[in-house]
Amino acid sequence: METALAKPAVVTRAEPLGKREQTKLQNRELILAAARQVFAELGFGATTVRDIIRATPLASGTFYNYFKSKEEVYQAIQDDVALAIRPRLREERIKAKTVEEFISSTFRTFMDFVADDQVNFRTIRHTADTTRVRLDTPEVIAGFEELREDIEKAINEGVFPPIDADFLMAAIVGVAFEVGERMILRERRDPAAAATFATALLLGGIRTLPHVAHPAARTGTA
Amino acid sequence: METALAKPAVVTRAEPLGKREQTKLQNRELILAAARQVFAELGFGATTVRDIIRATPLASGTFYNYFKSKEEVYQAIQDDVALAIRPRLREERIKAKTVEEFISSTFRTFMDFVADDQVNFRTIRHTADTTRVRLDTPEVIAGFEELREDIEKAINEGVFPPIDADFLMAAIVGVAFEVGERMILRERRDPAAAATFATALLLGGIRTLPHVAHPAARTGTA
DNA sequence: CTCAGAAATTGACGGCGCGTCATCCATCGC
DNA sequence: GCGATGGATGACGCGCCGTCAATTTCTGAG
Repeated sequence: METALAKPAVVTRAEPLGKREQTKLQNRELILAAARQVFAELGFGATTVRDIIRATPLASGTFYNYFKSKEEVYQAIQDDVALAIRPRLREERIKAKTVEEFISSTFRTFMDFVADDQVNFRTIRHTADTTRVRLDTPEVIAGFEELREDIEKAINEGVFPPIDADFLMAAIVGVAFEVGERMILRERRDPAAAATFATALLLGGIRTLPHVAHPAARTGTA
Repeated sequence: METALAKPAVVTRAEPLGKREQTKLQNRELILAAARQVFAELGFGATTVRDIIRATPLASGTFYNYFKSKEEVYQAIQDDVALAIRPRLREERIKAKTVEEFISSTFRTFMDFVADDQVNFRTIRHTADTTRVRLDTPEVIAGFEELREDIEKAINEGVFPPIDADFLMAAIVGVAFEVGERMILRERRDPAAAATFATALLLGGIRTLPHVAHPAARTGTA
């Protein structure tokens, strides 16, 4: 708790932030840090807003100045993660000149990320004792859409054969998350091996996939 | 709801069930039916035990004679589904003589199931407005393990090349769920098309997948 | 420096969902 | 019939929920 924010250096210097703004920032971080802690310990389902508040020096009313519910806190945490990885993924995909580069860079980046982010990845999937949970927030879903757009673009540029971009996106997402999860469950975490597996699996398939009539596939738009 | 169990013949006649046992059965079904209804309407997260009780003619205490929590109710519902589909899947896979048969029958059965089960499949994934949820109960997870065992068996019998069974299982599961979800989101639900896509995607890949050193892959056992 | 107004924090409060348990009733075995 | 027993009932105490009037803290004008 008291270890909350180390940040003397955070603001480095030359920050014309009023005391008020500063406290607001700090309180928000206080809450997020407490929430990460509590979610990790109890799982999302079992956590109550009061649990988070208690892990904080703040009063209950203050919490509600920052977030409406535990869902909103969770979303803020996940969105941070999603916003951190999305640009990396996108960058890799954009410079991909071949299907192979596109797919393998996506999986490599994702698996590396999962491997050293486990905190977040495990924390929240590992909920109740026996039941597995996966929650996708809007920002994460936006990442999926971004992938689909990139696939469509790649198809239009002739990098990909004209296949069903929507389904392919879904398949990549499914493989990434499921294989990623198995990967971190093993004693020897090996993101490179997981990425290699996923890449090889999908690459071979994409080549033999039935081509769709019209490239710019209207698929999921509706 | 009332369609719960296909076998209407169950109670028909010649049932030496005491009044007591009969009411117990009926109450359990009452609760499960109410829960399906309420989960569909509010989503899992927003549903309270009281909501389920209110959708029932029973008193609150009675609920707790049957289930400990909404999680347990949910699990019972999901397990019914899992137990309905697992034997079908397993049967198909066991008679598969080739990789192609193995994979395609798995996806076909799964997609058909998803397409006309939507009730259950959508109901629970579609939770809060913006946030997507996926909950896997123990019975569902056991289905995953079963798939892995079947893959290992197929490898030992030479039907499959010696690849990483654990990862392949994860990949199949991921593709099945994600593509399945996209499929039911489309206006024209087409389970056959979804199954064909998934099959083609994985089949091509499996052929080119790097072979693992030792067939009986120790992979996930630990 | 002072002070009035704005902004943000506080914690007590009414409302409600939780799981329990003493009580009651319907069924069962005789 | 008649006690005994398994199960249904719903009121209860507890804790979490989100709110809001009172209070403290900060800001900027004079």
